[in-house]
Amino acid sequence: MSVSIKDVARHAGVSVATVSRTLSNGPVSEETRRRVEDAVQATGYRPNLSARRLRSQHTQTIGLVVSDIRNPFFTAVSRAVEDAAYHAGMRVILCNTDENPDREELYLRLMQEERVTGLIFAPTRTTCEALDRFDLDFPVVLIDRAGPPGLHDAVVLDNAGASALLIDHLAAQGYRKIHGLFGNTSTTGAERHDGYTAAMHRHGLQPDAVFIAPQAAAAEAHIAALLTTPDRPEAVVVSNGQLLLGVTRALRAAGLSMPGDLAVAGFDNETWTELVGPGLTVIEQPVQEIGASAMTMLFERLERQDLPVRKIVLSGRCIIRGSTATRG
Amino acid sequence: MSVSIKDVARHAGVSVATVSRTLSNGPVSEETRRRVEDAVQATGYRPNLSARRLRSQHTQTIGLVVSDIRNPFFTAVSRAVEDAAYHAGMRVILCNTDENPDREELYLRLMQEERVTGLIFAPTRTTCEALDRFDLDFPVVLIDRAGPPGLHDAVVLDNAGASALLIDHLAAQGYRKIHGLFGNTSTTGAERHDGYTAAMHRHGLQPDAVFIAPQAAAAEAHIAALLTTPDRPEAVVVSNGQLLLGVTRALRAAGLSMPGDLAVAGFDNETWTELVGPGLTVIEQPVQEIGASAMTMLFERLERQDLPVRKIVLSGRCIIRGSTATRG
DNA sequence: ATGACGATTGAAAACGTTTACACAAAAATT
DNA sequence: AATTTTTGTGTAAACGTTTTCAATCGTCAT
Repeated sequence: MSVSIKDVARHAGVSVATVSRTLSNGPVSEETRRRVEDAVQATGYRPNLSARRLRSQHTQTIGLVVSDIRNPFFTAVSRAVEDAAYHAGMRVILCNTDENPDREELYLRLMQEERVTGLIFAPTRTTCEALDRFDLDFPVVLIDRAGPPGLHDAVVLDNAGASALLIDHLAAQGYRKIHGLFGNTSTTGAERHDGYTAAMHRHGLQPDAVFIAPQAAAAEAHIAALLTTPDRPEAVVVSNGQLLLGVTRALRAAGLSMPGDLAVAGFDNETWTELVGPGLTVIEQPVQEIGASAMTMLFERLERQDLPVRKIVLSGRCIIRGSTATRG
Repeated sequence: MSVSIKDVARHAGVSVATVSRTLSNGPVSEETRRRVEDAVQATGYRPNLSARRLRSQHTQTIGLVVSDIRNPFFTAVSRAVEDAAYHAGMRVILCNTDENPDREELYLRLMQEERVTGLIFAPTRTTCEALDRFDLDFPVVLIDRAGPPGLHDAVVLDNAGASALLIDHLAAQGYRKIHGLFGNTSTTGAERHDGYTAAMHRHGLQPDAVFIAPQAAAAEAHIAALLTTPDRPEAVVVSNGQLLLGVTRALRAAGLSMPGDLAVAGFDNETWTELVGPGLTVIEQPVQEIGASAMTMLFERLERQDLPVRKIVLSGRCIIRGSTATRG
């Protein structure tokens, strides 16, 4: 079987306590420290983290529950979270919920069983509202989607503001009929929709938006249909990368071009948005910072349970590209 | 503090052993089973996985060590691995090495301390060769990059074969001067290079390849320089998605088009490859299957330690798009 | 009635750590 | 020199489970 701290102790001729102390930089004489370190080398000892966690009651583990790691937004956030975690000597347990409340519940329970130190969570609307039902005994930081205010720490984008940036830009470029396409499963879509509506009104324009499933295929079908209508919009704004993908595909399939046939702008500065057609005008989310802030927020909460509930709102950056060039 | 099995036992008026048996579907009377289940409900008990793992000596944990989760290839593979793992009641520990051997070593040690049940690993060339130095006491399945044959189970792409598909296609389209660009950190790049060279020879063509760091910027710089040389190649083949990205950027920056100025083909069917210019001809890797196979392979190995070492070689699919249209 | 047997149960010993406590020896203070 | 303090160490008790072992209680065949 695996070599334990006892074997090291025997090999070094000291007690297990001394070995433990040596490993945790406790008070030991220079002499024994060397003896123990030699013994560790000789035996190839590796501490057993399960035992350590059990005894110390510190799991040094943080949970990360997102909808789908394949979504580039969450990929980037995860990477930031993991970097911060490993840097702080913690592990990460990652779970994909696919926006399915049942799986969210399942994984929340798992987090309890793992006795995670803290949780970073991007919940669906459903679970978000019922989050206190679970009375979790570790702090939670919500990302991307915030729940009812004042209940949990959160790091989110200024969604309404970002939408406004896009509308302002489109309006300045001379577009009037701007269609909106928003995801219907998260609070994010709703907020971006609200920002869109407000900005449209501010410019004296008539909002015209729909909510659809946040998948490329849905957007593609929707846009394909839209393009055949008598008075098609001049521009379209969409609320995430998947929808943006659908729109791009629809235009391509129809052999139409941006911005001539339809101007396009949306959320998520994915790799490809700079490469397709004249380049897509998008909101770049500070993905790395979202992950990092969530972690520091979590750590601060762990240090001081009594901190007031905070919500960090980060701004998106509008990257202007050819897909919204002046209507000509 | 957290509620333990003792509390449940007290609440149900039975011994802890009985509670444990109830939870693991052991032999208990219908009567006590109900009593225990009620007690679990009432107390809100959740088993402590650290304790369970320590006592049972089964961590139900698999390690997944890849270079960077942000690489879409690994994102997809990870998702497949995680699905399989959670389906089998196991959790996953994910680590990003950034192709850095020091971090690989660090994480391999971590895996030992976690006492993982098994490991799925995409190693750099360096670590790959020195893998037995670590004498890990759990089975390892290599993915993407195979080590020296016969030492570890592995799931890889038929890299040489896939390269050949690309060259055959380009040759058939009339291209003669086909430049090759390959990543220099993994065995994958080397294998794809070998396939390229062999295929070129088979067609009576002169190979002309270089190895570079597998980052977009490197490829972009290289291609930018290449484009100014007196006799520039007619086509270029590159060994992964990052390089493909660099090539695309370089052409775009120079205002050149595919395939007119340069035909392009490469590995990894990332989202954007269908959308840029006339579409990029690429090798699609069976990403989902790579992850899934790795897991079943690992499970089979766990059941039978004495199984012969196996290497699953999957074929890539060549997706032909406009970037390699007939030279004309 | 007797013994054997199956079904349930509890007591207690692990699993590999950390840590409270006690204690000796050495060093520092009076 | 007598005391206090510091320093280093070992013993043993946790942490929350699972699992071995033995014990109890019916039931059933003899």
